[in-house]
Amino acid sequence: MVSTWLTDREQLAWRNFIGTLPELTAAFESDLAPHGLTMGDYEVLVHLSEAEENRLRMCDLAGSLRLSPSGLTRRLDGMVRNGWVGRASCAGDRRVMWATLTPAGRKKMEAAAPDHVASVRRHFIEPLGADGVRRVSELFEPVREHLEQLRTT
Amino acid sequence: MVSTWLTDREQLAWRNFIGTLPELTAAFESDLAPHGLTMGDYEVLVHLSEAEENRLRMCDLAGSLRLSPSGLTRRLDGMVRNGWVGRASCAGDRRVMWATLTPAGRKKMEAAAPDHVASVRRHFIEPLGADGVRRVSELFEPVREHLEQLRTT
DNA sequence: GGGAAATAGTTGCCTACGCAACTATTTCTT
DNA sequence: AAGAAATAGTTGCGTAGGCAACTATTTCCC
Repeated sequence: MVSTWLTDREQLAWRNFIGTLPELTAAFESDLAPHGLTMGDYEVLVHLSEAEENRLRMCDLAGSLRLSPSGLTRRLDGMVRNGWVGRASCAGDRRVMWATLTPAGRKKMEAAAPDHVASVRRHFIEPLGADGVRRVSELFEPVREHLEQLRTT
Repeated sequence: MVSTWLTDREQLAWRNFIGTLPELTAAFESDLAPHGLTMGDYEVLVHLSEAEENRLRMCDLAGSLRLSPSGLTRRLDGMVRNGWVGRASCAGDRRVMWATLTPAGRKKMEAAAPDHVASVRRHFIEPLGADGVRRVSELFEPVREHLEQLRTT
């Protein structure tokens, strides 16, 4: 009957894992809030800032953020209103829209980044310890691989 | 400048970790969907089924599910409509409402549980391996402790 | 080269959930 | 015992994001 329920140890691992992320993200949200940014906004800024020419096609950005096309459209709406990103149509392919990082957006991100990194350190890296950090990568590799495989099947 | 950014190793751990949960929960949602349940519904059923007399005060249930009071009210609305849970006022304290597990709710849960457990096994426990399971518990203990401390401060 | 299929993006509609405001009740203070 | 403060729950309103439908464009295939 091994498949009918989980052992205590398995259950503990499972609950520890699913319980951690929501609280962790809540902590990050609240550390970013003073900058007027949500995690979602911040991720957009980071992706754009790392991209070639500071711009990405909507569909590529949506893919990296694991957001639906409509979800991204709407997330950008707000950021465009705030002047952090711009939209530009693409000469080569008139279906696509570039999401571009504006100077104001870059500034926003640069102002928030150190705080955010400190937040990741404080809430995640430090409690884990150096050993833990190494292990997390190892541990979730196979889980992600498995999920990746599912998604592309 | 150690505080300004993360090392590659740290970044990898971080990205692996935050990237895993959303996909994992998506997998669970889709495994529960054939039963007509969401993860949220399922969690309610599990908590009620484990509770004394199969019932819980709204506020206690909201606390365990880390849901706001209004969020819980609304989640239950749907489940009451489906006949899986009931509401009953409490004789001893007339402010409180009991959320109760109905026989239909218990049946639903019992039907879904084996599939859900199999899902957790397939997507999480097995890719991790026995060693990994042990380590996950150890690893996230300090992180959770730290967050717990934050929340109660 | 022209129609079929694929791709990019937006919009309408829906669900989920948080916050603030409100009511009802209980507990605490003196 | 009376008023103040705390607690439990619901409702109105706002935001986030998914799916389906739609338009516009490009690519594929014959």
